[in-house]
Parts: sequence; structure tokens; C-alpha cells
Amino acid sequence: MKWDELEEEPCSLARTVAVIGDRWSLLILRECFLRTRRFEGFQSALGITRHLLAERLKKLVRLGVLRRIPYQESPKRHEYILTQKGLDLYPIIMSIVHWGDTHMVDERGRPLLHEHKSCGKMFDPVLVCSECGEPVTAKGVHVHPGPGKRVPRAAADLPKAAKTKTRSRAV
Amino acid sequence: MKWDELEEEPCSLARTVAVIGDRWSLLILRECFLRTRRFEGFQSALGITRHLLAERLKKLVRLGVLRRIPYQESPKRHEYILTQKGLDLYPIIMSIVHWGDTHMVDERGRPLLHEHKSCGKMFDPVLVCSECGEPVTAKGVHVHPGPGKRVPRAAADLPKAAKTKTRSRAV
DNA sequence: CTTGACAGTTCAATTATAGAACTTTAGTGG
DNA sequence: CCACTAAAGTTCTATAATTGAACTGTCAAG
Repeated sequence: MKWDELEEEPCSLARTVAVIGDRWSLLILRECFLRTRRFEGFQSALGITRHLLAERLKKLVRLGVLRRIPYQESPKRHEYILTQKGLDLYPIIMSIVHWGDTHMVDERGRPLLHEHKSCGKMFDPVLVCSECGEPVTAKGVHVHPGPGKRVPRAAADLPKAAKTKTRSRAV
Repeated sequence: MKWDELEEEPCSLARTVAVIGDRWSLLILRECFLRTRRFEGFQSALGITRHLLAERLKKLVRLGVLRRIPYQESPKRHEYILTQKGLDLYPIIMSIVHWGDTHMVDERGRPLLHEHKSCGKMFDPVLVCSECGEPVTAKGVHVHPGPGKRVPRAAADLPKAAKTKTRSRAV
């Protein structure tokens, strides 16, 4: 499967992985949330090669996650800022950071602590149900086919006999 | 930067990206949450090459995200199941799926809908503050250095004059 | 008129991934 | 006994992605 095919899959996870599922995109986006905006800033903060950084920034702009806006004329210079689509990635970033805080810290503890401005306390992010407000777990979720569901790649390609039975599943 | 170095970074996001930040790991984990457990199951559902699948499964086992347990003797066969560490990835997966549902769907709508068993309603996941229960946004969060904070790579490698000023930042 | 910053581009060398065939252990049907 | 199938990998070559380093173009300052 190529990256482009990934974008076409009838799966919201696969389509999002097509955007952020590589070694660098999430790190670049972390820097965006840390208020880095310029090429040199990303490059020196991350140690990414300039070649790849240019490529990834282009891709994120093409996908509508970043916007490239001029901040000076002569010589023309641009900076990269998060669009709303980009800002909406924050829950993903926070969930990732929280998992790292829980499972990947060394003896010395967390690299960063987060304060929720509106309540003033150090907090952890919790994923809850939009309807009842209770925390969401894998076992507590039942999945139904939606309008955008297609027969998955594997089942479509394989002979009829090989089709896997469908079942309610937790993603 | 190599994958191994990524694991060492004093950043919970980088360390988590070292685990799931490639083309396939998240898709394999999606299948795990969809109750796939066996080699052939992953392979036919994803279309990943067998070579890479074997490698990724090994990696996820080594990192403690999956456990490899025998389900029959002669011939010895094993299946892969999520550990608690793996189950804890669910908020990341759900956040990713939700972003895809919001920003990457075609005209036909979402591939899947999610029902929250305990309240019986179709829902979206919302990230809230563990302390006050209010939704978390990038702008509403203030970051403080934690005990595991080290001077970042870039600042440590560069001459003193080039050190970037520290600032409270939103990741 | 030389130096430096910024935002890239170019190119060779190294790694990773894709695609396909092959291996091992065992069960099944004839 | 023999061919065929299945699961779970392994091995191999070709192709694609990434790295590392140098190079380009525009302007400003000294």
C-alpha cells in the first residue's frame, strides 16, 4: 500500500495516518503547538534534514493542516501556522503525550506538566463521551457501519469464500 | 535522528512516536482493537507485507504493547493480544479516528459510528481536564517543565549564543 | 565587498519498504 | 503414501524514502 492509497481507505484512522503517520509530521506539529513558525526554527529544534522538512511542510500545507503566510517582502519569507484543521489535532497530540507520560517516562519523571488555565490545576487529559460525559474505554464502545462504509480492501480482493465475517468491533 | 534516539528524547511525544510513528503500527493496533489476533488475520486485513508485519509485531511485543501467547502446540502457533499498555492507546486511536471523521471524510460520510454502551448513544470523543471536567484546547493549556525535563537536543548541541529562549508552551 | 541569516534545493549514500517466492510443521482427502 | 492446504514466518531482490552534506539566491549590516 502506498501513502496515497492510504488516504482513500474507508477508514478514518487510515486517512489520518496518511497525514500524521510518519516519523516527522507529529514532531513538526508538536513544534507548531510550541509556537515555532519558521523553517529554521523547526530545523534547529528537531534536527530534521532540511530536505525532508521542506517536503513535510509542503505536504502539511497541501493537506490543509498548516497555512503558509508571508511575514516579510524582499526577501520573501513565509511562516507556517496551524489552520483550524491543524489546531483540531490537539487532542491527538495530548493523548500521545499522556500515553508517553504514563508508559515511557524514566526514573526522573515527566518532561512536562500541564496546567489547565481555566481551573488553574495540573491535569491529565481524559477522553469522555460527548453525550454522557463518562470516560470512554475500548470495551465500552460498540461500533456500527456508517454511511461512508465500504467493503474493506481485503474482502473486496479475495474470493467470495474467503470473505471474513463482519462483527461489531471497537474502533 | 534515528528511531532509537527518538526513544531517548526528553519528550513524551517523541517517545510515543518511536512506538507508533510509522506507516503500519497504528493500523496493526487498529486491527488489535478490532479483535484480530493472528498473523494471517493482520496480513489479509491490512495488505502489509509479511516481512514487515513480522518485524512490527516483534517490535510491539518488545515494547510491551502486545503479548505473544501460544494458542496451540504442534505446530506451535501464537497470537498477539493487547497488554494494558496497549489498551491504554485507545484514547489516541479514538482521537485519530475522530479527527479523520471530522476532516477527512468524503461526501458519503463516516465509515463507522460509535455507540457508548453505558449510555446507549452514538457519541464523539471529547478530551477533558481530569480536574475540572471541562474540554481541553491548545490555548487553554499552560506548560511547565517537569522533573524529567532536560535541556533539549538543539540547545545542548548548539553554541551558547544560539540557545533559544525558554517560554511556556502548549504541549 | 565580505559576511551572515533565512529558506530553501540538489545530489550521492544509506535504510526501509514492497513484492514475491520459499520454509517448516502438521492436518486432510484420496 | 502423496498431493494439497493452512499458519506463521524467513529470505531475496527491486524500488522508494531518508540522511548528510554541500550548494543557491536574496537581502541587510559592517
